[in-house]
Amino acid sequence: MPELPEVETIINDLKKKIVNRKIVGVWFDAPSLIKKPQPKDLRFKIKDLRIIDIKRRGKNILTYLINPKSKILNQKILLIHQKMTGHLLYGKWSFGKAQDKQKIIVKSLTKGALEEKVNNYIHFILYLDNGWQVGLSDLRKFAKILFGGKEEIENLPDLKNLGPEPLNESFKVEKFINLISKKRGKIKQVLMDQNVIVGIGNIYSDEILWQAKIHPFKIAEKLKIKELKNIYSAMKQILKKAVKLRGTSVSDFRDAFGKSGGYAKMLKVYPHTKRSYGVGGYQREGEFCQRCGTIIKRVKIGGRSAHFCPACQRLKP
DNA sequence: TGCAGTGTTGCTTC
DNA sequence: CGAAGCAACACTGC
Repeated sequence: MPELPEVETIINDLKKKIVNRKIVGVWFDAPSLIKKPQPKDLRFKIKDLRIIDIKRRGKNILTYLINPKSKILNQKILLIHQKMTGHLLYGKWSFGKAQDKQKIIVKSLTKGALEEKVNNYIHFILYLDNGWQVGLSDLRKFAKILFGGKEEIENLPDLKNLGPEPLNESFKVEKFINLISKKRGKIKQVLMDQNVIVGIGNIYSDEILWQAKIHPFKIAEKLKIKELKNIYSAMKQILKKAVKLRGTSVSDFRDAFGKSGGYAKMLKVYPHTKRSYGVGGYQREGEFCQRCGTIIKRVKIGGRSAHFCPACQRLKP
């Protein structure tokens, strides 16, 4: 699910709600999501800590915590990676009877109106001292949760090996060219490699390459300076716009309040319409390029689907 | 009905 | 070495 714009949307929403809140309890029913510490220890380690900040690093959500009773500033980090179908929600859940196990979001925030909605995929809940909760919904249970001291978490390869942030002001075109022109892989895979540059996944790599008119199979180190510049500006433009529109909702992406993102209608090659998209067996293939009318192609690359216009994005000149 | 396909990542295999 | 395959898991459309 979430690439940079979606994660950015979630943390911005949550920041307004949970900073300065104290955690009064933790619940989970899928211990395999918790990689650190031992799942059984998480509850007592995290209880009574106060949330002081929430940040994004790549696609990772970092919640900074302190023990308000401790004299020394001993910061902790709760790291959540939502992977494919995970998303954090701010709400209130109550449990159905033991035999049906349904989880219900009691109230939608936006209108203040009561809205009950069953969510069977909440697997982790942080209980806050204002009566609200942060829940992790994750159909496929791929999400990753890590908790530990600030230094400890920051030094894990999960964070330490990450590439630069594409939207940082300091990430100039020269740096981008320097970085990408050394890589020998196919450009789509290079853009999606979090250890090269963070935040870009299957949706935005397709969109960036379409806009830049670059074939996804082109080898990164063989790209001309002009082509790299085009990719760089498409990347900045698309990611910024997607953040502004609160991400892309295909299938089930929602912001922290359960609302859809607005970038889906901007997609040029990645599947998004009812016709081209469903959870199973879907493709943009069969739709037309909005620039030239050619039929969009879908091809396999490293186990993922790449969508592109074979006329606008040529492999050979 | 079974299988291919889905926003991610990391490990194994060749 | 790098690239490809597959696994984690649940679900759906064809």
